[in-house]
Amino acid sequence: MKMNDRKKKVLAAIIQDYIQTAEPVGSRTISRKYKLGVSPATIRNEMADLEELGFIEQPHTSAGRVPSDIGYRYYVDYLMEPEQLTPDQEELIESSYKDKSQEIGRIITRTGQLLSRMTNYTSMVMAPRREKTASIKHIQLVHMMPTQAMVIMVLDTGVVQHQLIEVAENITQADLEQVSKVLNAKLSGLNMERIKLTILSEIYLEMAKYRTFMDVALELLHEQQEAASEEKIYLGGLYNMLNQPEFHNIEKVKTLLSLLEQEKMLQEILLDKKHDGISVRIGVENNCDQIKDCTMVTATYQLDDQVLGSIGVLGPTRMEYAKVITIVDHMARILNKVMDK
Amino acid sequence: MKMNDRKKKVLAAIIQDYIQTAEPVGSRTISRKYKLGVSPATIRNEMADLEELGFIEQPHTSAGRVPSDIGYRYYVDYLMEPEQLTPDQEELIESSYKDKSQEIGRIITRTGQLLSRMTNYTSMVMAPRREKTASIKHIQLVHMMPTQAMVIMVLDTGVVQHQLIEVAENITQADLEQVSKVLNAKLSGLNMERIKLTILSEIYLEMAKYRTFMDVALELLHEQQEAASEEKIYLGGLYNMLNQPEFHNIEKVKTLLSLLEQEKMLQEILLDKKHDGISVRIGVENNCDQIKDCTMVTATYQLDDQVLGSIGVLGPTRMEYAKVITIVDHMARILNKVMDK
DNA sequence: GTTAGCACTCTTTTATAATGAGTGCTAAAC
DNA sequence: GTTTAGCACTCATTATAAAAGAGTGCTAAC
Repeated sequence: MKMNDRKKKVLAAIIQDYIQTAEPVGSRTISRKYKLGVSPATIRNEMADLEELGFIEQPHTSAGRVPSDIGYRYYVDYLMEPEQLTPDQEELIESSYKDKSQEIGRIITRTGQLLSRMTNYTSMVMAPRREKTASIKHIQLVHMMPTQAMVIMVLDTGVVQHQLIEVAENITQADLEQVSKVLNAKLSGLNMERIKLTILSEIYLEMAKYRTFMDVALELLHEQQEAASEEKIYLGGLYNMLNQPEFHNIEKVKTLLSLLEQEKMLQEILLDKKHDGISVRIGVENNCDQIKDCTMVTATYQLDDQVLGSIGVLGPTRMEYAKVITIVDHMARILNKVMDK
Repeated sequence: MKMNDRKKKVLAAIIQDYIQTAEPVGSRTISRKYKLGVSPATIRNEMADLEELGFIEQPHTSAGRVPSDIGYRYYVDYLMEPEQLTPDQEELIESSYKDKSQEIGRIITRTGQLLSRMTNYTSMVMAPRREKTASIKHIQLVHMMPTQAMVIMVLDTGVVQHQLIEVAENITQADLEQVSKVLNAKLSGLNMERIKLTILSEIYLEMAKYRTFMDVALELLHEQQEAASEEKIYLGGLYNMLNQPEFHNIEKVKTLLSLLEQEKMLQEILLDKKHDGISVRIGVENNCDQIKDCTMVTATYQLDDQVLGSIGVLGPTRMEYAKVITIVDHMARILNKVMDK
């Protein structure tokens, strides 16, 4: 059996109607609301075919049809008409980034808020991950208390990391300045890999006096590096999800929440994609049981061809695909632009 | 009417039973499970009195009794027996802080996780707020790209703030080092208030050359200061709440979530307290409609008598008070200790 | 190929009765 | 005077049955 033009129209109608109403849609509704110029009986025949093709299914004998994951997939790939952002939306976005703090955390938060507000689904935004290729721009040691100092490390990506460390009691700020100077001279411009392998011994030689201290500092820098690879993920608009009829069932909400509270899982999901650019994973296409009746629309943002992180929207499979895809795509572009600065 | 000994015992029994079962508790249950040595009829009489006193109420004529907010209050104030931490719990806490990163963000996260895990309710932990009295320990400017530099500010509280700023194209790292040096000399040890008022002009004189640049930098520092007063709040264990029977109703979950997604509100609630130390706000005692059938147990943590922030647990009014209060109290003490270092 | 007509299926709604937990009151027992 | 057994009463919950409604699939006619 092949998809003819009318089948496509019927499938599109079913999906659009179901997206709107969340109710199984019957032949009569199609024939009345979507002027295909044929009677319910004809629609019924087409529906039977579409069901055989796996695009729609029946919850029970006497109910209308509901799109299957495969049906949505077909819709997204072939039927859906891309949507333009409305002027209102354009403006909302514009005003959200104009004249505001450029601090990375805030940009992430704001992006997440916008995503969930505009789509009415849950948004996930991953903060830029520092790759191992990130290199050190500046290192600074600051004396805090008799036995404590702070190591501050600025990376070329604009990320700033810091860590308190214990130091010997007799160390002064002047000492630390000295160490800072040496570290900067030796390390700045290098990435973590290189530091680990080649530079350490060199520093040791030159810095015999501070050797123990250096040990601690470097180890911590490394640990920090490790730790920071657990990217923070901003989650927003959970509330929106509860307004979706599919989540009126507490069990659903529970399985969803149990997932969203595990940041590690989220990361995997958010990064589980083959290509750059936009990705739509419908229902079981997510390799994750807990969201097997959700759709995730994700996109990556990058700097100089290096993927920094990704943003996404999570909603029921019954999602306003055209709208959401447009929005996610647009927001990812914006992040690209912002990162470029 | 006065509370005699038996009334107290009956009230305690009702509350304990209700906390366990979440079902209205009847006279027979009390008489059987809690060996008060009297018949159901007698209990009924006492219950009628307790109801008149406002400590318990009846959902409907033929149901058992349910504690009122006032009843819980009486229980917490007079009846409840404080609980000890179990060795298991002690150990769990111990191992969570031992040998782990001392970075402030992680401590906050970990504390939140512990709180929700141990109590099975939702936890809220506020990161230390920098008060206006926080003073500058160190300022560092780092050149990033042709027209950008990063301002890094270390406060004596251990907080590190940073911000990218635009600079003139001809400025070099050497210039920035110079500026850093001056800024450090002038500003370190001072708090924001003092800087604002008296020091600026002084700097201007000395730094004529970099004046425009300084303008930007200082303004941003100040903006940063403002912005940072929106404390981050760690929220955890939302999932736990859905296991509580009172949240099997989606509407309840919605009102709760709508609150929890507004960080500003959370801050107010978390800080709305008269005294230091532990605070228990039961039901309507929270000045917040959205959690009028929840109880919040909060405590502050401080450094040198200055309140840095607060931690809390949010659950249904039917909360395991003895346990939760012990845990919150203990965790606050731990944070105090950690901050002291 | 299309469609009107109709019997059939299965969920949802509505109505009605049965069950049961728990109370308040009264009068007797302690 | 306090306690308790006994009992009628209330009201939510559960069970049962019937009715309504939505939608289909099939057949036969157009």
